[in-house]
Amino acid sequence: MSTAVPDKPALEGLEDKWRERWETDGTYAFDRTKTREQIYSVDTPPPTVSGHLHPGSMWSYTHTDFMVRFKRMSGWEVFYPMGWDDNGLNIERRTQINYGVICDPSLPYVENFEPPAKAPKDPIPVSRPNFVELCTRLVEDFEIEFERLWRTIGLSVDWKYLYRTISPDVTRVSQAAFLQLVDRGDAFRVEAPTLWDVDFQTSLAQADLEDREMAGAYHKVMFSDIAIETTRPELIPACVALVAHPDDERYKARVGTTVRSPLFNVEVPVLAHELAEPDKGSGIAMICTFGDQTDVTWWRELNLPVRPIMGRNGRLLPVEWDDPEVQARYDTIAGRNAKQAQRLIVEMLRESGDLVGDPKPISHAVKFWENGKSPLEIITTRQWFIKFPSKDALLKRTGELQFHPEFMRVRLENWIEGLQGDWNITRQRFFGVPFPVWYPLDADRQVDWETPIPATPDMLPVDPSTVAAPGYTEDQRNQPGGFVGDPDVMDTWATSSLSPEFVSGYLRDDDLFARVFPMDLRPQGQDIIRTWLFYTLVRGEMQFGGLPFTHANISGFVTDPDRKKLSKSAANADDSPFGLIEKHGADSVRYWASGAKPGRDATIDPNEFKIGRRLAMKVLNASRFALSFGEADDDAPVTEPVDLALLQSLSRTIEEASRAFEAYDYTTARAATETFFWSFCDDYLELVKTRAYGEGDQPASATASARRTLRIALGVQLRLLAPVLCFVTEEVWSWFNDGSVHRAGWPTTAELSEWAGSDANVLVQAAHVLGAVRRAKTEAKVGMKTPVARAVVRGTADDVAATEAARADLMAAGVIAELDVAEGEPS
RNA sequence: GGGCGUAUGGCACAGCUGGUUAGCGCGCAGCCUUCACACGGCUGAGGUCACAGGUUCGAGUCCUGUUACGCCCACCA
Repeated sequence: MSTAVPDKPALEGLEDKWRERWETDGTYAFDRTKTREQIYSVDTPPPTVSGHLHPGSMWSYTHTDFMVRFKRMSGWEVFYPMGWDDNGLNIERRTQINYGVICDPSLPYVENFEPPAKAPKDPIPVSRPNFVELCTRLVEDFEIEFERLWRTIGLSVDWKYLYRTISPDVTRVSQAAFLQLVDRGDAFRVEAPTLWDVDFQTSLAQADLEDREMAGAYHKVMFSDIAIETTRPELIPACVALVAHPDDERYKARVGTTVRSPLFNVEVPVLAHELAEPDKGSGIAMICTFGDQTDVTWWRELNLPVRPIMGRNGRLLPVEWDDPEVQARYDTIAGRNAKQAQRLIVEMLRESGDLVGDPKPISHAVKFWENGKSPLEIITTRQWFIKFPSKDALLKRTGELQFHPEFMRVRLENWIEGLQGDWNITRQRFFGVPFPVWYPLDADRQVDWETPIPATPDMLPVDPSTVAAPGYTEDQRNQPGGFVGDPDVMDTWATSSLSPEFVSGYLRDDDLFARVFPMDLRPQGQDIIRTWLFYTLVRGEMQFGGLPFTHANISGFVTDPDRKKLSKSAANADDSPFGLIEKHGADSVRYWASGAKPGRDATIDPNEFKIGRRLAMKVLNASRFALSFGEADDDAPVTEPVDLALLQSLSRTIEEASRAFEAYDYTTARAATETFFWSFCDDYLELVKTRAYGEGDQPASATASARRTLRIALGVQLRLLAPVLCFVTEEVWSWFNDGSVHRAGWPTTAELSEWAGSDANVLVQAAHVLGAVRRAKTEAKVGMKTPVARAVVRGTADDVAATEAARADLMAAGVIAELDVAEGEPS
């Protein structure tokens, strides 16, 4: 055992040193010869590479690292990979903003295209391959930064297992799983009303939506003699029916008759449906194709025709009308966006007298894409859908999953219960996993959408826009009797929902897969319960009929000191992850992160960083001190009551910290260890330092007992703190141990069983007496080293016994000449 | 509209299945000073546990209701 304790230990430089050592030593390398029951596997969230990471990400990823380090030390072989989610709408959005470009697939590829240094105001149209190149360049820059941050904060990832969701391997798995679903009929392509973002010109899924409270207005409009109220009068030309509740006496007689729409003079039926709410507006609604989700329901259930007017770009389509007067009216709104069209229609309604009174301003929730800037439209398009398993099946799986904290479960349940329809996985975008299918063209070059040609397994991964369909040659592309490739890409979640499968080697490495799947832990943010967590359960259910992991650890979010939720853009330089680490140190930042239990929110609190740093410093100094008394004899018996009491108390701390960690409560585990550590420094070290020095007339055995106890206690405490303060504990560990503290065993009470049953009260009482002596000195305004001629202790028989047991240590620590101990009332 | 979470000294939090004077840290006040640590040590002063009822011998801890903040879900014409 080598002891190499520095004279002036410092935190500076320590983190870089150990980061490099861990890398060269392969400290966190995954040993894949271990079997499933020896392995603890983590389905790490691949962060979306669409911007800088913010402190909240660092915070929650660190939580996972706490658990991972605990499990690793507890004897599990930990499979802890990292990944980047580098496809998806957010990345395209960021690419458009960063480089000032927009993708126009009709353009030809430009060799060596270089975007201007400063993004121009009007985006530059670029070809699809150019656009994808820019997306790739963007994510590569961010990925370098991401990896650097994870290494800097000390995540104990095995970087050999790094994956990217656009990599060929992942693309292959994603495409293969998709084709399996197609085979089984669980993925299908249909033409249906779809949620549509008019700016990004893509369809979306239910999970991509968010509500925004918007100003709007009820417009009371006459359909023949019936008044309806609508917030979207511009959709009157798309009206296909009116609908009232079947029990509504006001309209009962009218059901089955027809009315004529104002301005456009279209005859539409009056119908009845349960979903019409009598107390909303005038109690009768116009059904348009399509104004909102309810329209879709009515349209489907009442078998109504489609009268589409909304174009994919959010502008009204040209429509042909029989009546030239109507045509003239419509032509004034054709080509306009919804807002402009509304203004024009309202004017016309006012002129024609079909508008009753003035519009009534209201505030109502409108659906948006969560990153979009215009309200969503519902447009009929042809899309690939995945058929969800039944809600019952999904709720059953949810019930089997262990949530940390438990109350997050209900969020997933709520979401499942509110599901509508199937999962649209098609995006009319460019940077993503392509659908591995083609469609035949007939002699007139008409696409036969109904009989897609799937890729054969050996073709995967494949891009149907550059590779010919099986059985065809490239020169048949777009030719009569030839083929076309599927033009769309998959929803990014359609790929990342398979993360537990592809990190585990599904369809790639059967041996690995057998060792790590199903996984143990899914850590993730609460904001992606409805997406990542939900979709992953869906895929696990469809692919394997079971859970892809057993535990879900859901983190809260980080607010800035003003209690506002942090956003990527709002973070200022000082509060950037790197800024925080540079300022306070990685261990301090980790300490801060350890202060919030799973699922709980936290604030960026400079105070917490400070405390973390103080603790790290204290670990350095106290350890140096504890090791400074000379070599300890590993066989020296622990004999002194104060030493035995310390080990007893330490044993309880091990129990408490272990129990907390097992329950995914790293916060309580750290707090228990921290409390013990400070009393170790303040009381125990003070009590035994004289004895440990070998000063005074103590027997050699008493000195040996102290020295040995110090080393035992230090070794245990370093290991208890290692998951949180991974750098400083490693440094101190190296002073008197070989190997990494992170590969040392998690401390157990069994290690201390030799001294089990000791009286911990001795130390409690000694600290109590020492406190009283200190108080007296403080009140006398003298230093702590001032000698005390005589100290009097009165208490119960137990107190007396405990005090006597610590007598020599107390007298030394308090510099007490005479210690009078007896039973009696404390004064 | 339905649901979840949180409300404890100036700040940030702990208080498990209810049990003597409600804990910790920061901040604050006072003291100590270099023989581990000034990126320090010691001591101390701070709380009617959001509000109103109830159960109980006894409630911060259980029940009911209310309020505030945060969040999730909802077919929001």
